[in-house]
Amino acid sequence: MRRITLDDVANLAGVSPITVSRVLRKPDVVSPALRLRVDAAVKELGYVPNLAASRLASSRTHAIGVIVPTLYNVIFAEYLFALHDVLVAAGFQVIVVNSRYSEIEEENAIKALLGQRVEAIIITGTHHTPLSRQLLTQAHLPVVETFELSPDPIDLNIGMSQEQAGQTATRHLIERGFRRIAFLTGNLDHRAQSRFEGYRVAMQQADLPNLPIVAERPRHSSVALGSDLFAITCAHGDVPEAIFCTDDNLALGAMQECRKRGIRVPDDIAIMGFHDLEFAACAAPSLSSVVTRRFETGKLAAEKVLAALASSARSKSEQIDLGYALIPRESTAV
Amino acid sequence: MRRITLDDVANLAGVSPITVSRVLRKPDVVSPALRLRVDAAVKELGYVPNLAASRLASSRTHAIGVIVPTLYNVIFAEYLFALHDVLVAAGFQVIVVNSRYSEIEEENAIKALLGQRVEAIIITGTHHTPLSRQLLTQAHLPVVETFELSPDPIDLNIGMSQEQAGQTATRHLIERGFRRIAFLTGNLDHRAQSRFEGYRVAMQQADLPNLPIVAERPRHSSVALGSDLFAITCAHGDVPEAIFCTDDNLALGAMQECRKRGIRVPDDIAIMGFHDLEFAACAAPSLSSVVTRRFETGKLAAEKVLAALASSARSKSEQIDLGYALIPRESTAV
DNA sequence: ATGAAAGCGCTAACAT
DNA sequence: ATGTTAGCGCTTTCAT
Repeated sequence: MRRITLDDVANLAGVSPITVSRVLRKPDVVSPALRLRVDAAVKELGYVPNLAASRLASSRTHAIGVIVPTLYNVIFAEYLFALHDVLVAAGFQVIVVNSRYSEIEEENAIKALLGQRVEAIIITGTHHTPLSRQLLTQAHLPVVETFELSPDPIDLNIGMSQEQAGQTATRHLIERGFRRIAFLTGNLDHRAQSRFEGYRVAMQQADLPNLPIVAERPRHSSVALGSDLFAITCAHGDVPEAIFCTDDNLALGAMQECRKRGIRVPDDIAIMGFHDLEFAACAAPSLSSVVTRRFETGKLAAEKVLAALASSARSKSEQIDLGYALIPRESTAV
Repeated sequence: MRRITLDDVANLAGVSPITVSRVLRKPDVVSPALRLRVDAAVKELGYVPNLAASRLASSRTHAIGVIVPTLYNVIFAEYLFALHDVLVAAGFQVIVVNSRYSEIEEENAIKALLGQRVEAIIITGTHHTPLSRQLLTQAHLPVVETFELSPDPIDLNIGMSQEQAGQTATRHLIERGFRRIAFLTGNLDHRAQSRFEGYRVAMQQADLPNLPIVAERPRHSSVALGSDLFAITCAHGDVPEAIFCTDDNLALGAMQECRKRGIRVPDDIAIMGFHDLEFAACAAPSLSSVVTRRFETGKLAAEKVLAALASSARSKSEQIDLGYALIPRESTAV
C-alpha cells in the first residue's frame, strides 16, 4: 500500500511535479486548464501532501508551539481558544504541549517543539530551568512568556502581577474589617505562590497573622477540593472570618461546604475568589473575584508572534502588563 | 544563522553522520568511546534533530491524531489526559485538534492530520461527512470513534449509548412521580441530541409531554447558561416539576437560579445532571447524575491503537460498550 | 562496530 | 506559464 505522492498526481495529470506543487500552493500562477486537470487528479487519487517533506524542503513549518501547565483549567482553555483563533486564521498550525506544572516536563516540551522546528514558542509562566532558558534563547525565534511579569524576560512577555492581584484581593477583605483571613489553595505553582505572597504582604502590613490552607499533596483546583479543604479547616475548629481562594472553583466548593454546615455567606464568613470564572456572577450568593484577562493574553501573544514573524528583523524584547480588576459581589459584602 | 545538522555534529566528533544518528536512536549499537564523543559534540553544539527530516526518511511519524469538539469541556480534558498518558509513555506524540462541533472543521482536521502522516486517528463521535468517512477509510490506519456507539463503525468504536443513558435518567424522574419534566441543553451536538432522543422516548412511553428548553443559538454548557436558561423558563411562568440537564454544569446553574428565586431543590423541583462532574457529589444539595467513563474511554482507545500499531495485521473492527451508571442523590430525592 | 550510497517527497532557484 | 535540477536533513540498505 504505497502512499500517493506528488509524482503520481503529476503522471496522472500529465504535467511535471512542480506544477502540481504550484496548483496546491499558488493556484493563481498556473493556467486554468492545467489547474483543472491537476485538481481532478488530486481528487481521483485522494492525494494528501506529505507535510514532513514540504517542511523539509521549504524549511518553513508554519507551526507555533504553545506550552501550558494543564488542560484541566478553563483558564488555559480560554487562552488557547484565543491563541488558536488568531494563529489558525493566519495559516499556522498550533502545537499544544502540557508540562503538568513540572519544569522538567517543560524542558522536554521545549526540546520536542524545537525538534519540530516550530517558528515561535508561547510559554506559560516565567520560571524555567536554566537549560530551558538557554534552549529558548539560542533557538533565535520569537518567544512569549505569559500570565506573569518577568524581571528578566527571554524575549516578549505578556502578563500581569499575580502578587499585586493577591495583595489587592486581600486588602479588599481587610478593608471590610475581617481579621482572620485564610488563604486557600490546592497547589503552589508559581502563579498561586505569587498570589500567596501578595496575601502575605498585605496581611503583614495590616499586622494580621497568615492563615494558609494548602492541600497536603498538590492537587488541581476543583470545586470538590475547595469543599474538602474548607471542611478540614472547620474540623480543626477554627473557622476564619474570611477566605481568599486562589481560584473560583475552590471558592465555590468552600461556599457549598458552608451551606451544608449552616454557615452563612457573607454573614458568617466572606469568600473571595480569583479569575472571575463564568459562574462567579451567577453563584448564589454571587462571588467576589479578580478578573484576569486570559483571552486578551492569548490574542495578544498570538498577534505579537505574527508580527515578529512578519518583520524578519529581530523583534525587540517587550513587556506588556495586562492588569486585572477586582469585582466586589455579594460574597464579601458587609 | 544556519541550524545545526547531523553533519555538523559528525564533523565535530570526527565520525560519519550515520554514527551520530545511531548514537541518538540506538546507543547500545555504538561503541562507548564514539558514543561519548558524539554526545559531547551534540551537547556542545546544542543539536536538536530535525523531526521533519527524520519522519521523511523513516516514514514513521510516531504521531497520533486526536480530534475533539472542544477544549472547554472537562469531559474532553479528562479523556485527553488518559489518552496522553498511555500514548506518550509508549513514545508517541499526540496531536490534538478541535473541530468546534463542526463537521466541516472536522473534515479539515482529518486532512491536516493525514497530511502529517499520523499513524492513527482517534475521533470523537460517530457522525462525519461522507468525505471524512472516505478519507478515514482509505487512509488504512487505525481509527477509533469514541463516546458514542455507531451502527456502522469505520474501524474501532469505544463508547456508550447516549440515548439509553438519556432514557434511564428520564425514567428515574418519571418513577419518582414527576410529570412535567423539562430537558435543558445549550446545544444539540450529536451526543446531546441522542440523550434528548432518549428523554423523548421515555416521556412518550409514559404518555407525558416533551418540554425541551434549548438555547436560542448553540452555546457550550456552562453554569451561567444553566442559570440563564432556567431563568427564561421561569419568566415564561411555567416552572417544571423536574429538569434533566444534558450536563452537570447546566444543572448547577439551574440549582443556583432556584436558590435565588426561593425555589427549593428537591422539594419544589427535582434536578438531574449528566456526566457526574467532580462537583456533583459535593454540591448542596448534592446532584443526581449519570456517570460516564471518559478516562476509561481515553485509556482504552489509546491501548487499542497501540495494539493495532504493534500487530501489523489489519486490525479487525471492534465495538466496545463502556456503559454508564445513574447515581441518585439529594437533588432528585422525594 | 562503522561507513558509503541512495533516497524519502517535496520546494527553491534557475531556466525556457 | 511550465519544466529541470538540486538539495532540504535525515535513515535505510548494503557493504566493509
